[in-house]
Amino acid sequence: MPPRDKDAPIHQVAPEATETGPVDGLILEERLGYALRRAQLRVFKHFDEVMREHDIRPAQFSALVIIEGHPGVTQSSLAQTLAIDPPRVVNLVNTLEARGLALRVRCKRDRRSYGIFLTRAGEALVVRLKALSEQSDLAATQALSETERRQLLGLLRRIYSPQASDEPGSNE
Amino acid sequence: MPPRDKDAPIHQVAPEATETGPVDGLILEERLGYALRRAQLRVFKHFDEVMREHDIRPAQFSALVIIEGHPGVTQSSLAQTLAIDPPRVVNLVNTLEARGLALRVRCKRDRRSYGIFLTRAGEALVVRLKALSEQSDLAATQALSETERRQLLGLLRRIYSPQASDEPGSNE
DNA sequence: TATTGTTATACTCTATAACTATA
DNA sequence: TATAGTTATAGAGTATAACAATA
Repeated sequence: MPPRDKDAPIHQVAPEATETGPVDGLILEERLGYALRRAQLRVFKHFDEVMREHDIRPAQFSALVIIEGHPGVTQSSLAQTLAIDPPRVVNLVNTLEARGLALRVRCKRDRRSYGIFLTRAGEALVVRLKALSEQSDLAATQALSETERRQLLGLLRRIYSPQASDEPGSNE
Repeated sequence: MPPRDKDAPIHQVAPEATETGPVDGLILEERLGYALRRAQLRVFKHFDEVMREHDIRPAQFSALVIIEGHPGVTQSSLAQTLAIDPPRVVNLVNTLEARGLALRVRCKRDRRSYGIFLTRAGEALVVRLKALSEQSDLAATQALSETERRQLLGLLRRIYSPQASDEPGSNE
């Protein structure tokens, strides 16, 4: 396409490279989405490092914890809880089942659905993973005090579930 | 590998589906990574809605704001600032250039690199986008007061740039 | 007819290696 | 040889439509 009139550069500044190293993003750092993404990348990096030896991804960890807390949970229930789509749950459970960590049991009442259970290996692993993930959280938030960490969790929770923000035990 | 002994299900609970609706993830909600991801999804959803009419993605917005604040910034500098890889910057700038929002100017001193500048159209758009993104942030954090919002930004900043957490002008 | 799970597909995001042109 | 940018490619993650079995 031919260049248009509006494509002309702004010559208030000499048309020359001015910055060769990292620059500041002060205006950007006032944006919540930017700050959330950067913080999440940092926390997930720690998580990945800690989970590498077990080859566990964030979604797999979440699924294992949910299944542990709710033995016999159905796939559609998992999908709703993890806020992911049914096809992803299929793949997720396939992986866990192939690795001998979880298994599907046909539901007798409603033979369309399965109950998902942890195997003994899955039970043992999730205990270890929970400890590791706690470690990873602490490592990623070394700069924060325990009070600030809980403050942060509370604020985040009020963003992603605005209506359920007054949970018991969260006023310290 | 052949199925192992540990693959056997745990029969402390009847092997039957138990949960058909969404379940709670209380243990999960204590995890920072989980809370960050859920909050980010929520905030990005608002961002997408607000930016849809301009067809602007988060990374494009960030790039436009950085270029506006640093006319003539190089691509490698952009990559460092946005914490993304050089190949992504190429694609990013290609898109912005194709849409007539930014353009590359060959650097005379070092003819390997470009300075990136906004066009007049880009200048006009970024002003509008900054206002929209502020709107979107407010909509996504209706549950928070202005004080809490700034508190959250401060905590997030201390996670993703732990050493630069004592910036000027952040004590109000 | 509606729902659970599944398959297939595609599109975005992200990371890596290898190339070019300059230095 | 080192660096800035580019190309090609592949792997995740995510979303949608369409299908099978069951209700």
